Amino acid sequence: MKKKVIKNKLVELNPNVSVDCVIFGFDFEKLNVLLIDRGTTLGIPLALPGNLIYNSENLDEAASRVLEELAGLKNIYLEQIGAFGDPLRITKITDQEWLKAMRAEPSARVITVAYFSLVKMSDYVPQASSFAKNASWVSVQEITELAFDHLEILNTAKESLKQKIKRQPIGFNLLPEKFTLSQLHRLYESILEKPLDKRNFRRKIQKLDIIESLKEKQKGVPHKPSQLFKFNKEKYELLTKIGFDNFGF
Amino acid sequence: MKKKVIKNKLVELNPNVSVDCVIFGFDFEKLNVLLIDRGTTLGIPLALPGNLIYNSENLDEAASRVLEELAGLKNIYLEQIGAFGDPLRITKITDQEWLKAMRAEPSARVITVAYFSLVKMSDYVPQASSFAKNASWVSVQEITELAFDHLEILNTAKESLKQKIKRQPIGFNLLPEKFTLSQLHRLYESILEKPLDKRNFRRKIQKLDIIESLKEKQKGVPHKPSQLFKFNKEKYELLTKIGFDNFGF
DNA sequence: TTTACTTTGTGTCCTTAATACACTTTCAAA
DNA sequence: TTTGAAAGTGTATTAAGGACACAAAGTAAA
Repeated sequence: MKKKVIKNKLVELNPNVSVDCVIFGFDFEKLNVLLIDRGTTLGIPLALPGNLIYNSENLDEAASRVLEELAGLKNIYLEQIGAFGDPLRITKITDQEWLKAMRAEPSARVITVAYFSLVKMSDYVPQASSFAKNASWVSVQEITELAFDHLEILNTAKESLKQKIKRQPIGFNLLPEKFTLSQLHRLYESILEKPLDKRNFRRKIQKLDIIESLKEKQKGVPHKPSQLFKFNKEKYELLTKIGFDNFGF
Repeated sequence: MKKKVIKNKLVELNPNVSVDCVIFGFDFEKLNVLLIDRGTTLGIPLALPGNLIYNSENLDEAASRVLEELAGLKNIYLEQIGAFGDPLRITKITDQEWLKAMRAEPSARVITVAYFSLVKMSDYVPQASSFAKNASWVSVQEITELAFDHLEILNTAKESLKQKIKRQPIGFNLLPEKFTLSQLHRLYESILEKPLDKRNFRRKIQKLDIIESLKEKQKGVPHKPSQLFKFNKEKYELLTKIGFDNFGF
């Protein structure tokens, strides 16, 4: 079993359990996912960032660590979407070769615990990052193949996000502090993968009473400038305590 | 690593991954969960049925196997609710002792994948079963302590069931073929842990158009006999294809 | 056989939420 | 000054949710 010393503490990798993260980002047009390019040669499918867990950490901690190690992201919205572990999930030859190169026990049966996370895309610009230069944002719609069973995980993550956004305003994690209603509107349409009526959308969001308009407008746009808004965390937390089920989309 | 031969095939237990099942049953009054009594002496907390997985099976198969081995239940509604794996979850002394007695590697870090399942209580009568004589139904409301982190798992399962029943009529798995609207009504109230108006409940259920009234009534009851109904699977599956989100409770 | 008891089964009104839909305003750039 | 492009706004209709009370049908006991 591979051992490693971190901060003067002996920690042990668990060869049977990994975490994988579906990291969503929104570029004001569409949803994107941060993927890892594992190879130099062409045609090797991209992979979700992930790794084996240490025996000393819990699953959420492992996911946070992976987020930080592979993308330099800290304090990010994270949500478990479930465990995946078909013993036959390692069928692609490129995946087997990659495991041989990377893992101490490449043939071990691994089950993976999947998470999705939501980040502001501006927080992670791959080119400028010193971490994982081999990571990049890919439009969700364009993904047709991934390593291992990562496509299945991605699809589960998308579905999970769809359900979750109907009940909690977690979408704000994908937007900068200041945003316009149109951006929020496009975000919801991207996640739910269906058009939403502009006026009805605005009415619903405003009724929730969790955004505040700033005394500030967009500048330099070649059209009517939009009012800027910010998310009101206090009102949201109050709402959450009372309990709300129906976000109504 | 413990090895075992089943059907002429060498299979290997994975010391790091287990499955645990929250098996729900409904006695026409309240929700119950099937729990395992692990000890002869008093005061040892009950546990969810569960066990380590074999490397040759996937997670759903492992859960089905546990259901069959520990309760003799086959072809049961099963749904994964997530992975649990705090390294500190084995803190109770009774749990540590039990592991020493039961496991080849009692101190291994184990993460467990939890499932909930729905069964007709009549399908499993603990006293009459040759399996697991130490299993019994316990009212969900009365459970205040469980082994390991099983209480946390139970609470997650309850929440998961609450959410799920709002979107899909999975409750029918808890009822016999023929049932009355009052029984269905009490089932929903038990799961959602809140009273539902009788007339509004009936209206909603009837509008869904997934139950059919049988030409048969309750007999021998000391009050007005109730109409019996059955679930219409075809209509449900049609509905599911079209996609329905809102079960409206 | 009458009465008491228990649960079933039913309809309406009111309020709230969902949906469909089109034109004017404001800015930058040409 | 004109053009292009997105922002911002209101109403009417339909569907769903929630509150509410009493007669009917059976058994059991007097």
